[in-house]
Amino acid sequence: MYRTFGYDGSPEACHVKLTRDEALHRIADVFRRVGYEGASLSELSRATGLGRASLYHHFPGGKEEMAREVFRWLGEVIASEFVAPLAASGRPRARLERWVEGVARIYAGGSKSCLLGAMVLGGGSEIFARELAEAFRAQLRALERLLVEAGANPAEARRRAENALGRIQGALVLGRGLQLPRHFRRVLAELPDELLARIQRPRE
Amino acid sequence: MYRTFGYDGSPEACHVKLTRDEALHRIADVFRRVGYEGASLSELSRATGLGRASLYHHFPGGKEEMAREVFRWLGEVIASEFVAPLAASGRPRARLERWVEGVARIYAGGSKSCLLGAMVLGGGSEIFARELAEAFRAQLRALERLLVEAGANPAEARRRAENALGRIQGALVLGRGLQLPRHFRRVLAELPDELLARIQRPRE
DNA sequence: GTCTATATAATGATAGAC
DNA sequence: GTCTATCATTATATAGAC
Repeated sequence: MYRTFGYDGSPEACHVKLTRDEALHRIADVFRRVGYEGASLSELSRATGLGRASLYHHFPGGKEEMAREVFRWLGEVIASEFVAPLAASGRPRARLERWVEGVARIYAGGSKSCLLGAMVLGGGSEIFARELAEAFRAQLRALERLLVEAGANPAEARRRAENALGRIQGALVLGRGLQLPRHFRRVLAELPDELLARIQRPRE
Repeated sequence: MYRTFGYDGSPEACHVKLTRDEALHRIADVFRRVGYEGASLSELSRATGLGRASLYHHFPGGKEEMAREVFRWLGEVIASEFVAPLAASGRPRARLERWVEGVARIYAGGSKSCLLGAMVLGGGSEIFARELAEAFRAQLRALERLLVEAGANPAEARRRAENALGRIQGALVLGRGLQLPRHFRRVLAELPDELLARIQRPRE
């Protein structure tokens, strides 16, 4: 996978290798910015540096296949960046704090909106209903397990896990709508306390 | 403003009057469903029953002008459906409950996503940054005032008001992503308690 | 105030040269 | 593996008849 720079005519710098993951990352970034419907092949071409025809070489199914590959890649990101810290060993609070750090890093402190949210509200929710639901559920399960481990009953754990994911999504929307990134940072900082309030085992 | 029905040839039923507000309501519905980028003139034409050329007659500025008019209309909806119940007379809790009922009605119990959220995440956040921020701020101000009246200090009122709007946005995204409308209903039902917890004046 | 017709551009997608 | 060239389709936008 190569990326062509039109502004550089020198033979050795004319092409730069681009791994599939890097390309997918750039494609995901476009979907995140403008939603599935709003993403045009021209924009995806510009973002990757690959011509439209080259994109079809790598993703014969066009935009829909690109989005599916993005969801596959996103599944790995969620597993390694969100689920793994929650499922790690250590005290629940410490794991939640590491999770929150990852969330802040992935969303660039609130300045990047969520790919899932953009797909939900940007026209992809009919086509990718299954993928979207599974991406949210993977995070829900990990949060639920941690909260049960911290002493919550299953129903309360589920309730709090849903609330936490909803708060993150809402903070990204509201923070971007108000153009106040600090809103997202505040919500995130308060999440561990909120999730563990009045359910921690006395012995911990 | 007339709407033409292609399936009815009888002269008297051929045209049905469509007020500007009804047309704007249908246009807003398209933006809400697919975002600003995702909304095409053809779809807006279908939704209103007006030909593309007729849409340009009423909105010479095209899609952008339609969106601006939608924001103007939305400002009135926010004022009458969200701000007015919060600013009415009566006990804070009763006003919050009427507000929550209005929110549930407007979003059809969670099955309709928020126009503001769709514009934020659907590609319109650069063009309509000012309109989006003001729409959120109008609701924030009304919530803040009620909470101060209920005994909260200004900083805490602001914090809780932001949280409430964020929770609504997040619940709409998450509920739609998970395809679980009950999530939105639960969050909404818990909002009044959450907003007033530990700040109500003893004498009330 | 709506319609048909049209102009122009951008879209998704494919074929074939290199 | 990328490119240019091309296709049909759809998009935004306008002109003018009724």
